[in-house]
Amino acid sequence: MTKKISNEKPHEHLIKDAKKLVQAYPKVPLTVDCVIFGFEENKLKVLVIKSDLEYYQGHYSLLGDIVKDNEELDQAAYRVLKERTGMNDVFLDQVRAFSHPARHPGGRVITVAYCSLLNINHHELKIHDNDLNWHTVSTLKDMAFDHKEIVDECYSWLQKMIQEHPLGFNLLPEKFSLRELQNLYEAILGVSLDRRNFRKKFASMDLLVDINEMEQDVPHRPGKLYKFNFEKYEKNKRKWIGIDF
Amino acid sequence: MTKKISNEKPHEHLIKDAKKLVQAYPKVPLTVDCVIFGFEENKLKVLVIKSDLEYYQGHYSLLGDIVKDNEELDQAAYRVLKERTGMNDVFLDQVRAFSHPARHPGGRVITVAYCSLLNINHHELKIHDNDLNWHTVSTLKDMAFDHKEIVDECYSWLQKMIQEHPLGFNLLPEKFSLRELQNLYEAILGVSLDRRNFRKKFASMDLLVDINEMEQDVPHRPGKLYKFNFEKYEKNKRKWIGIDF
DNA sequence: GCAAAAGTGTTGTCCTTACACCCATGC
DNA sequence: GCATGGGTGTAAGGACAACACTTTTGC
Repeated sequence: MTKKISNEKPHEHLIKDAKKLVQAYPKVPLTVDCVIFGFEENKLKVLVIKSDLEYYQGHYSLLGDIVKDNEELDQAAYRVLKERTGMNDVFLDQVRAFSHPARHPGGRVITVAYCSLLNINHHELKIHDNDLNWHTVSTLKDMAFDHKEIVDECYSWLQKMIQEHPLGFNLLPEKFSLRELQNLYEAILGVSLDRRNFRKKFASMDLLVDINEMEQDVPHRPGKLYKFNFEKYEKNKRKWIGIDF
Repeated sequence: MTKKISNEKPHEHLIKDAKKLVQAYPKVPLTVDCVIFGFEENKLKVLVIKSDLEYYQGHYSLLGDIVKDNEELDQAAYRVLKERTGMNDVFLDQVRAFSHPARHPGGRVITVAYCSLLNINHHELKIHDNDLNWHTVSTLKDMAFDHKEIVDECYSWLQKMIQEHPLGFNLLPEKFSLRELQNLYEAILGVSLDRRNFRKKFASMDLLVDINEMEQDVPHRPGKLYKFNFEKYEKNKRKWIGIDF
């Protein structure tokens, strides 16, 4: 756009044929890659699949796909998520584009990374081909392409995000105990938090609904279960300041 | 990537020819657009240029260009910045990609927005063709393409960014008074701040160097001039928590 | 009764906010 | 001397961090 700056008078050679202009543009293959975080066994996990490129045989890669003609990037990311996990209508956010010319062994491919959080137990993986599985984030290595870099960046993004917005709830079951919530924050942020202060913090935010149920089948005193008050959060989103620890 | 999930045994049809695979991918034209913010007359401004598309005759657009073959997105953005302002080695950050299929009248073009802050007086615009000029952000309208949306998003990004990192300094001359600094923050955040508290805040951050000079030619008591301590900031970047008002 | 985690309050410290007066300079 | 902004301190309130004991349940 506005590509050539003339050194003559302005408005003398406006481009009339926008289509022709665009057709002359160089084109690049474009993909989306989804970094889908989950939480299980007190560990942050990410959905990975064995690469189907011989070049990366045995290495894990992210779930990704080509962006189709006339498909929005967001759409493409939602499509990948739906196709691979059966889930729609979840949180999904663009993180950034990765464009290193040599990031794909088959030639230049630019990818846009998307981040998503979901509850592992809420959706069983239907397809296990290519070893699709939840991999602990902290032990990931040797990924295909630049996918490790993408995961790292998305992880940083997630750490920042859950302190500014209560997105962590997307990783938990509908009903959860305060301990589960705290475990989640501790695992993602890599810190340990004072239990009493943690509970006070969330109590004062007034985003938890006490549903008058207790944990079942735990080998210790059961805790109360809560739901997240999505409605209230949506209402006050604009005024939202953040969660500090 | 990892496009097709087979429903047969894994590892049976790994893709051998990565190049062929990529060549079969659909391709899209890709551009970068730079949202270059400046600060002048106590107003936040953005660098715009008249669109050279007849379709958008008279409308302003951002500075943008095609991403060249084998050019990284960051590189492309730096190139645009250099070509249009003569400036290199300034702060520049990717904000996000915009991909609406109808965002360009000539067909599908995906663009990646970059944000940059620079000191208006430090670099005179060398080329004034197509009415290249600094436009007050608050009075922008009727921009070409989806550029208004891009500017809006970058403005939000900037508001957030200058509260987390002392990037505002990039908008000021090397030497500046505390009042100038405060004006900058007030203009960008759209709030008014208590002068004493503002000064205390920055004093406690210890990022300003008193250079023992005073303002000249001001119609009132001159204030002290400061420089920003870039070195110190870079050192402590990792521990950086933020600037809250 | 023992292990394991749930649940609960107080205090000190620090940070943030609100607020008013005198000072230096240009005109 | 008057207008304009520069420069400074303090007190109150709110948020955060540190900290220990009792309760409930499963085994």
